[in-house]
Amino acid sequence: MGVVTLKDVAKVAGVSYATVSRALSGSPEIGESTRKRVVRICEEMGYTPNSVARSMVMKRTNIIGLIVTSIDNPFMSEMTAHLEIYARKCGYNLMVCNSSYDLNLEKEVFSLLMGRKVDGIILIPVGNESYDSLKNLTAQVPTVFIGENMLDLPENYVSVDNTNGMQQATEYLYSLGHRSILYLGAREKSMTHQLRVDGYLNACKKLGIEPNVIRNSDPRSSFRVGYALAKAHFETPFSETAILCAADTLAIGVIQAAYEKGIRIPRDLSLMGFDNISFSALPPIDLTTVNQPKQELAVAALDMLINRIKKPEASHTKTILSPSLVIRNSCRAIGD
Amino acid sequence: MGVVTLKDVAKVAGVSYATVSRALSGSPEIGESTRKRVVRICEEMGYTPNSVARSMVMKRTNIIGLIVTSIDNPFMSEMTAHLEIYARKCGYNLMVCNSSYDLNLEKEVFSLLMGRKVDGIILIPVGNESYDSLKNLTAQVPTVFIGENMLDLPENYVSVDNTNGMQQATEYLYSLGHRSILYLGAREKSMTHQLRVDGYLNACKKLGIEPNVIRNSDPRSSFRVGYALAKAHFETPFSETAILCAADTLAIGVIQAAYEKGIRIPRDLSLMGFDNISFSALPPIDLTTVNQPKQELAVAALDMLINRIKKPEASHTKTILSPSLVIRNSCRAIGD
DNA sequence: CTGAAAGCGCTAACAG
DNA sequence: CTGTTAGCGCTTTCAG
Repeated sequence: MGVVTLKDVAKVAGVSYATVSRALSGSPEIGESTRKRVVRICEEMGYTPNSVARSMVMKRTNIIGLIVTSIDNPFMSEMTAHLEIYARKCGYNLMVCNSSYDLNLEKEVFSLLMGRKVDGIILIPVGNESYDSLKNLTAQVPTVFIGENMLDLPENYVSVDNTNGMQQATEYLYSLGHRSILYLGAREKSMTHQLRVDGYLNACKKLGIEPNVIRNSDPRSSFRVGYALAKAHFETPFSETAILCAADTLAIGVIQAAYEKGIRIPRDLSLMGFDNISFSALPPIDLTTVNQPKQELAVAALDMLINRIKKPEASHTKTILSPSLVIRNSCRAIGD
Repeated sequence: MGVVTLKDVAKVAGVSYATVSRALSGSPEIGESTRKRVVRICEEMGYTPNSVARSMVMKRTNIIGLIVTSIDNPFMSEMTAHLEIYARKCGYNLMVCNSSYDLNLEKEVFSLLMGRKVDGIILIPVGNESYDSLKNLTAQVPTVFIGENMLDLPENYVSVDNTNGMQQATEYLYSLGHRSILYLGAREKSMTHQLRVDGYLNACKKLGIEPNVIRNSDPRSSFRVGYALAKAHFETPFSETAILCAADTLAIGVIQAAYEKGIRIPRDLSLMGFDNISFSALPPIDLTTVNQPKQELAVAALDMLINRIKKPEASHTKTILSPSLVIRNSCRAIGD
């Protein structure tokens, strides 16, 4: 183990260990010659500063806690990749926990991260109940929510404009001639999902078409759920010419159900998703969707968090980025 | 911030702070009545122990560093999910870093994690050069390699039997009547990939068929790479009836290239992968592949690491799990 | 410019 | 059974 400590270095260098500390921290109050000599000796001895000890006295760990519902969900893992890389660039490391779509577990890992004295927490929450569940805790450590809107709540968050995104999606389908569009996967306990449905409903109203929503009582938007919902729907005859899904993962599940039923996409049925996960671009999937700018979300969340770490008393801020249509080949134009 | 410390609690409880510490750590040398009273007061005051301070004195952080090439690769993110959940169950948290397929970065984050005094490191290495690059560091902190075989090297690792897996795959294709099988994606600087190709070559020899290997000079096995290699291959007429890919992600890239070329899978061409990532099960992909038991790998790696943390002087151990064929619908039987 | 010394919050001897 | 005390390795006053 790297048992070389400041003291050891100091002894060898023949200076006090405060001097070594100063040499390494780039303090101005030290002679250039001593600094160089000390730094050289540190290297020779293979000294690496002990972050734990430093954290102890600085009352700052430079660790950011990241809580995601499930790291193996493509949207989450793409976000995590961006977050980790940018965080490191900013001098932070990421401690990652899965909440596994469980409010209690979410709270538990939140506390755990607090006990670890992380400087801040980025949270992709389980759902809108997370706010109530966590509000005593979020008051105690800088926290930024990603994705789940906390619209009128005193929390920091970044997200895309979900309503606008779904509105764009609906209008796009309409522009292709679709008049009967099914919305699939509205999650009950998620403000994000509420806002997405709203976008769909708004557009329907504006365009004068009849809305039709299949809700999702599961806390997650997985392939499996999309598959199950679509399968049930396909059991009986249906008249929709397009399905708009609340998430790409759901849409991919729909593809599966459609495939089994012999329904061809886009020939027999048009399909859209939301998120633009990387798999949606693959030709066998080739899903038209609404893009969430993941890297921008990650950067915005981290900037917001770091800002708040530096000024804990600042008031809450919200950043809403614009989603954009990504047109691929899962939708076709139909005659009137 | 949770500024309540042991001292504060001790003051309120009217005991020394060592007593509070004992009450919480479940020490036997304390009266049941005092313990109860102290614990109650801790709760009332909202005291949470400071892990950093504890780490400082215990010389143990209960943090495990995880270095992956890229967390948004499906294989990695599935592994990470399993690792995080099991680690937490064992009392550890995960600090995750991407090496971004870069040996220097890999070394850099490794040092960084050491400075953080993580108790151990789990590493999905960039390639076989990682061993040399890191050997001075791995000697200083318990480390377990996942995936990349360190066959004759003094390191701890867990992996599947890659050679056997590819042998099974090749034999399966042979059993379907394939006699001209292309192996796609052998990565130069990876022992794992070397072992996989070996499995293919062994099988070819044994079965008396001519091997044919397309190598991959890129450090990663991504969709993009699979697509590019296949596209180049499809440019000119080819006689293979099956392609065996070094990874599922490569195979999915091949699907894309085949699709663009009008080559139907499995009708015109059979295709196999390796890893069994979750996407491979989706009907539009529906890839026959070789399963890596990810959860078992994660558990084995963590058990091995924890074991080594407890007995740092123990000799190196290696665990090799068995891969298994997962038959889906990307391969068809052909006549002789 | 450099050294001495205090102390971050906690655990673990060592006394009582 | 409980209190006292000495650090863990580092940063940071405060003196010199």
